[in-house]
Amino acid sequence: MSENQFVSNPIFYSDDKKDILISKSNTLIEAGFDLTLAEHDLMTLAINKLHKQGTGNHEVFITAQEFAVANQISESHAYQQLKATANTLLSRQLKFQLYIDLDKKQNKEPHAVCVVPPKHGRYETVITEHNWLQSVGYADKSGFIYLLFSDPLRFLIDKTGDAYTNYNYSKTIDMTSFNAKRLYELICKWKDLGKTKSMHIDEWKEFFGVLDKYPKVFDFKRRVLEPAINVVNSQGEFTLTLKQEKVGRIITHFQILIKKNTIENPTKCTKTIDMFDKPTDTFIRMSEAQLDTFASKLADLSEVQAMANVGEEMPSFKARLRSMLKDPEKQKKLTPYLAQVGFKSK
DNA sequence: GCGCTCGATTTGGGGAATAC
DNA sequence: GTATTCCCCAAATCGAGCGC
Repeated sequence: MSENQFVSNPIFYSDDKKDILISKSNTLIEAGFDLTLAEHDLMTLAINKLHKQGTGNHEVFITAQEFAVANQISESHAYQQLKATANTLLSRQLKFQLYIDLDKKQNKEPHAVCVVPPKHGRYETVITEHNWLQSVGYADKSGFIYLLFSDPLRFLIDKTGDAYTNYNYSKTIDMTSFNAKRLYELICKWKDLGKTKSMHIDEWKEFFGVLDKYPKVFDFKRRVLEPAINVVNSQGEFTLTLKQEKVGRIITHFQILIKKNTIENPTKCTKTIDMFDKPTDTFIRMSEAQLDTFASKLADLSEVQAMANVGEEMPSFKARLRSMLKDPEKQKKLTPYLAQVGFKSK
């Protein structure tokens, strides 16, 4: 879309579109970065708009009017925020993990870099750091911001179809802290499992972009984790409980337990989808050989590895997955991942 | 849009209490 | 005695609204 085309038809978010369904790559959801609230809102809306435009390029125009409507703030404040954000966004960075498919790399095939682990399990992980944007501009006269995403961000946005999280943007507009919004996105990703994966304190700090802050664990907990949890709890959709793991007296890991408070409307709900989406209430009876095969394959899947207990060895984890697959109730937790490891139900 | 103001939130520091 | 947790306070920063 050219600037002239945009100016002639600028309104994307309007008062009659209350629901803004956001779809973000899980890699982006779990990436480490630190933005202001306005910057995070703007990037979220820009990614959403990019998907909706479907023009194939990676530039977005957002007017102050749209930003005001989407966030339910005054237009004058939206002008201020867009202008201020235009000055800071170019220097903002994010860090995320990618997977190198070793088979493709060895055979010099294209697309060796992916956002989810290859199913065959032969991959290397690499932590990458990038700028969010390649260029940004603010049009004072017309009151809109222009964003051109960097190549790595284009990659993440294009690869959203592999593993992604959906939620309704309108449910986050009352959240007044960046940390709360980020936590809400993470909770939307993990809500079907009823808990996040257990993460080391440094992983949590990285997630919130505060790795070099809060030398005291307690300060990180009280100033980042607990306030964010309180905001998400007060929003009403989830009840979150913080679980901490200690070695002796030292807190090493945090995990958040998630309880859904409402039955969601499937047309409006936030929803996490990894690779595929299937009903999970039908028990699949497997042969002994299938149990062995798929317990082993599931154990290699990063999303399933989040279910492992701290310090749990792989053989024990596989055995536990095998027994879960035999249990009609426990199998439901694994059903969403079975197709990912090649299981086809009859 | 700009400048100003106000309230809320975030952040850092210090010290007391507690656990080992 | 040392490390960690907890509480309190003040300063800095951010979000939002108002008048022009």
